[in-house]
Amino acid sequence: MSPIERHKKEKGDLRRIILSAAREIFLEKGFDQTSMRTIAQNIGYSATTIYLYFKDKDAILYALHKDGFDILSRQMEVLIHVEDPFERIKAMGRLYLHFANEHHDYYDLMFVQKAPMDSLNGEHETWKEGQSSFDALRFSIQECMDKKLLLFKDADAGAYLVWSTMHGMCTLYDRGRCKVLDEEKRDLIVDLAFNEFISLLEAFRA
Amino acid sequence: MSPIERHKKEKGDLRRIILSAAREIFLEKGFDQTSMRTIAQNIGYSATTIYLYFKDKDAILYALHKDGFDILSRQMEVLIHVEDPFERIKAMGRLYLHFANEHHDYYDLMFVQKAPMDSLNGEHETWKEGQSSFDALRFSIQECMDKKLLLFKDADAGAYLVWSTMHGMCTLYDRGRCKVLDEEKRDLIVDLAFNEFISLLEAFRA
DNA sequence: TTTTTTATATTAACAGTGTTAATTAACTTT
DNA sequence: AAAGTTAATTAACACTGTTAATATAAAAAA
Repeated sequence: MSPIERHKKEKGDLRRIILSAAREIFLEKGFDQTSMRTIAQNIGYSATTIYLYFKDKDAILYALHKDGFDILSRQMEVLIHVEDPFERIKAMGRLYLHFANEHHDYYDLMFVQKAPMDSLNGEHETWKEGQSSFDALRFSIQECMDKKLLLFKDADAGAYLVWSTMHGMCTLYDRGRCKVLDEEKRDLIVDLAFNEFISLLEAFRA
Repeated sequence: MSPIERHKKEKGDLRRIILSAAREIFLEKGFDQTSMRTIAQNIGYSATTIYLYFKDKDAILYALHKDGFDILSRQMEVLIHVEDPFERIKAMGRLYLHFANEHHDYYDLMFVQKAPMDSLNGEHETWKEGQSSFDALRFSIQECMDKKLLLFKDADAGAYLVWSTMHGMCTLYDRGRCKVLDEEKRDLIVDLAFNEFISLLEAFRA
């Protein structure tokens, strides 16, 4: 299919075409190896055309990072049916770890890379994708606090703490810092540590 | 001072000269903005000369990441005088957070960036800098376990958990994910969350 | 229908990146 | 003095994100 045919056929929403191509390459070759030129070549356009639809590369990354949140949110949604807030938090944690392990390029964009965040640095811009995820966590933390299942003093701090722990486990592992552990222990350390964390939380009640 | 004079004067250990120049620029302009050419220009050599002393850029980053561990280790050393292992862990945690905040470019190299790790991927190469830091943490964790101050089942998992929590707090903050919090709370969230974590650990004893 | 305007896409170019190969300059050894 | 060795250099490759100027197509106005 020649570029011209392509244009005719899929005209109308080049922005989306760029995004889906970017996503495809991004997921296959990783974030660093995805250049503007490779994206452009893949959809039969020149590299500079992309700049008519996105301010810069960061803007694409920001748009893609939303995809990650879509996946994560959809997975998290089903957990509202878990009535016990503590069990819900446990499930959220496990799901978070699983997501990070499954979609670790998206995870990188969502929670590690600076680039997507820079794209919303219009001072008053808020990070609504991350916000709603965090709010969901904080809500469950607050519910645990109300029911004396967790003795946090501050719901924000508690939620941030739980999030940090999950995030830390994911990233230390992903960035190869597990080298400090015996080789046979490395692959299950996240599970082991998660279980220890749950034990820790379970001991933190009135 | 002309390049020639410079050569005469500091001859003998160009490797070290490269490193100290790299460190200087690195700490000033950050890791991403430090290119081979800027390092070279700074010491009056051509960029390719660096490749006579370092395999590639990652090798420089690996060498620099050691500096970070030197600083951190030296600071941690004094804590062996804290006799109560639980208090020692608390102090280690605080110090870790402080270090990450103070030297956050080094921290990036030590615990976030993939580059330095890739440089020791000669299969059987071990990460001795990180190892000894982790061992120190695990030792104190084990001591707490022995004294029933912490009910972890596995010292490695416990140490990894504590480390992860600290690391997670640092990196989420550093990478701008604090945007989910009220503006006035953002700057003290690490302290708040750390205190919650200590409370959590304190409740985890026999 | 022809001309003008507008939107879209392209080429050329800039200023950079890490890195390799070939080459020159300097110092040792024979 | 000639040959060999080491150290540093220049030139070049194949990239990167991005901007300005240019061409092409479609739509609107004449």
